[in-house]
Amino acid sequence: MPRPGKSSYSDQKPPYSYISLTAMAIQHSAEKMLPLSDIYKFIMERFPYYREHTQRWQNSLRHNLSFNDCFIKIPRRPDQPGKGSFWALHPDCGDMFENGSFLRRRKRFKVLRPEHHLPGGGGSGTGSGGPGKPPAPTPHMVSEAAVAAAAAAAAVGRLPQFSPYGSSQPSGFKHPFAIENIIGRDYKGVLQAGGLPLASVMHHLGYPVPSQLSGVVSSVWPHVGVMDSVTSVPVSPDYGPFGVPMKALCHPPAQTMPAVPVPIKPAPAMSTASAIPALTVSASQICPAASPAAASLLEQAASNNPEGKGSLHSVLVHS
DNA sequence: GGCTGTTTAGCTCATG
DNA sequence: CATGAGCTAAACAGCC
Repeated sequence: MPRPGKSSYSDQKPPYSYISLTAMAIQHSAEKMLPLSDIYKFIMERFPYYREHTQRWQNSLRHNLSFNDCFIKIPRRPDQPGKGSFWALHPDCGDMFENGSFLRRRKRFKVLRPEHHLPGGGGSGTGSGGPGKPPAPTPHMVSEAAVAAAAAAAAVGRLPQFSPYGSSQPSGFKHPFAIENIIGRDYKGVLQAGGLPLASVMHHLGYPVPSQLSGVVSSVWPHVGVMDSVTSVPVSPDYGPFGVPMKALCHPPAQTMPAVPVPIKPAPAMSTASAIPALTVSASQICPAASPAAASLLEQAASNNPEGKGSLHSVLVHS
């Protein structure tokens, strides 16, 4: 097992799962979504380990993208020719990791679906992805509008993670793997540059981005200052290949914590949700659908997509 | 043809 | 020990 923070990963496998790596790449992008090829590029640029055996890990990565509901596929716009779709993070996926371990998630992120979802039943035997697809839409077979909405929500839905760190949280021990922590500097840059992921995504998809959307988004971006406190940490060559100090990945700088990702464990009995009200905010409360302005956007998007099978709620299901 | 996306399967390992 | 997460391999289909 490589020891994060101890040395460079130039020749060692980084201690991140493919899910983590993919999430990093996506979050690092200005629009919070990337085509597969760019995800490859991002990983290879930052982790020399992945410049070899590309076939192996890229296959695994593709598997993760498809298999894990925390990644959502966003179709390219007609005027953006190219191979493959864009990939974004699901709004609710910020809660997957626990206690600074990005080696292993606390639980698999699974999109809940209101209607009966058949657990892995579907196909049979080999080549199940073929022509004989079952009529029931899978989580991946959602309408373009729903996908767009999910993507847009993905851009803002994770924001509640921001608030606790470095401020209200006594130990600052939760959600250290929050992508924003890992790539905090870039994220901050986006924020400070006035980049609005939601608007960006919507715009990318060709949907109108009304000015109200800025208000919608800014209303849920109140924690930029907090991010500053979290991410303004010294950088040295000894830090992770991602360019972010390992300490910053896991803990607020002021705290005396190990410089390595804390193996999943301790976490006081208090659950994240119970400890931090802000974290209990579900995607429904902050995703575009929660805003009248954004809701109309979604309707508009839906109307642009007559075939739209599945509703937004099939994508964004909140408990 | 190569890339992308989906699915299945088997394995290892950590956790409860 | 059972379960779930993660990794790897492989087969297959669709698209550019």
